[in-house]
Amino acid sequence: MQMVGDESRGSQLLPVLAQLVRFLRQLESPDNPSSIALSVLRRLADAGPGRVTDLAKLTRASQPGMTQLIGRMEKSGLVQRVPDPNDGRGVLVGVTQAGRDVVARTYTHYAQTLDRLFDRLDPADCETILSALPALGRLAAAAEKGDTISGS
Amino acid sequence: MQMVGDESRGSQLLPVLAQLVRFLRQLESPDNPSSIALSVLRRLADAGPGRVTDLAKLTRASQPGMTQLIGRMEKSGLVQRVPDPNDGRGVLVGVTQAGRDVVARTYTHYAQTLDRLFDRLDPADCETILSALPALGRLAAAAEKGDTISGS
DNA sequence: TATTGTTATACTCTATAACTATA
DNA sequence: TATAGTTATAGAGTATAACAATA
Repeated sequence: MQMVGDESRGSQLLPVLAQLVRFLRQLESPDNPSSIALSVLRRLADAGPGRVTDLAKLTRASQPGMTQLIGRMEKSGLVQRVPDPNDGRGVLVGVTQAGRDVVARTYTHYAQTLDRLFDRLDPADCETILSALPALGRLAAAAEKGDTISGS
Repeated sequence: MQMVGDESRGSQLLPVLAQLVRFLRQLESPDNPSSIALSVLRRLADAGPGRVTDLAKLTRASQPGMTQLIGRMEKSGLVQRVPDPNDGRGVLVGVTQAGRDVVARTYTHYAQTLDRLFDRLDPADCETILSALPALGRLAAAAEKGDTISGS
């Protein structure tokens, strides 16, 4: 079970995943937020205001990069910066209603697009995919946690 | 079966897919080629030399964008430009051995990373995912073909 | 001294518009 | 005139290094 050639599990999953990634990437177009921006907005909407450093860590972006992203998003009215009352050095970034709207709208758009794909698929395939989702979810969770990259 | 809320198939697939996308995106780091560059190299390696316009269409990039990508890749020695003997306006872009090496190396790296994920997963989940791959592949193929975006 | 956040600067990638050369 | 490709220019996004303010 140590093979790495064309038979390994990773080799089998890779092309499928790559194709899906390419598809999702297309959706990140004009006025849609970037995937990192969306991650940040969702985090803020779900867990409340957060610090720049935490948001940077969450998305594996650099701290200056996060500052700039927050700056752009603030200019667009998606988030707001408020001084942290407990720590004079920090700021708390919070999502605005406009930001929440963007998350909802984007999420709906993506989901609908995927729905349309399912509509065109063999019902048996749909069934197979849906029943594999929990397992795929755990694979994805392992990917997010494990840090296979820096952990080498 | 027309729901779009939190129950629709797309809504269920989306978060899992998003997480996997984020994971794969991390892999696209320092010296690794971008996903578009990789697509181009694979296409050239698989189907032989191609025109700039065709490569742009394939990857849904703009023509100037493809010109620039080809330029960067040519500078790096991954591809070569040759005038099209049949059409004085066109050029044929071909992959070099170095380009083929990059594809192989990148592919192996990604596959190994996925393999490591599988190693950490419950065997039953592995089994489930692998048996769902054909269906997922057809979903991905539908995504690539259908053009749900411009087709709206 | 360490930490939080920002500014300065530079580089990659991509896009639209305008241009050149061939068909 | 239409098409293939390039150049010009601009903008988003990201990174590292240097800095300011607070702890």
